[in-house]
Amino acid sequence: MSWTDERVELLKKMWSEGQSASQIAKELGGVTRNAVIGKVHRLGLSNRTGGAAPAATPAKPEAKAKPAAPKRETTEAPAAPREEPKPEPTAVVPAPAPSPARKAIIPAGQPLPPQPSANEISPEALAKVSAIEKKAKRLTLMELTERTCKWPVGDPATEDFWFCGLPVQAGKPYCDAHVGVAFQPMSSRRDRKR
DNA sequence: CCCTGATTCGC
DNA sequence: GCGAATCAGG
Repeated sequence: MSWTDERVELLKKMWSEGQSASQIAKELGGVTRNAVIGKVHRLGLSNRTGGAAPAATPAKPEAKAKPAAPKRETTEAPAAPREEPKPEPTAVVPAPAPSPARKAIIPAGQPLPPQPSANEISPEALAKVSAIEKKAKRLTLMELTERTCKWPVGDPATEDFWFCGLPVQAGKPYCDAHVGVAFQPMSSRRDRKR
């Protein structure tokens, strides 16, 4: 595969959107994340400008295998024009004003994935869940990957919210225990006289 | 272990 | 210019 205008364009777009190199590579197809990163650098857009600047990689002047690099520290030439840090264009967290008097009126921005409160799920399964919740990795939304359990725990409007994060069961979005409560067999889902 | 981006260097 | 290999880190 080669870097056609279209592919480069998509690359730029996704990169500026904050997509990871591997995601971009996956989307493009026919390239590895290394290829994407290499291209990104060649394009000179290593720094994700245009949005928030997490500054994950500030600078690594470290030279490990540099053959000959005449460096002159005394030259303070580049006055890097820092972009005015825009405060998160897309805020995911509503930032609730903690009012001790009232609570729970926080508008939950995101629809909650299946939270089968106290359904008629196998008691064992439930026990299993509450058991593993103690061992959960308590990941944040950003830390979720394709193989981390995406089971949400707690109230998104409070500090007490996190994702299970345990290794998922092959293919499933949840870990073993959460798969147990997430996917109920038709049979046991009989309509209880509601 | 999973993942991330950064860098080097032969092609 | 390209990207695999490697590095450095979370």
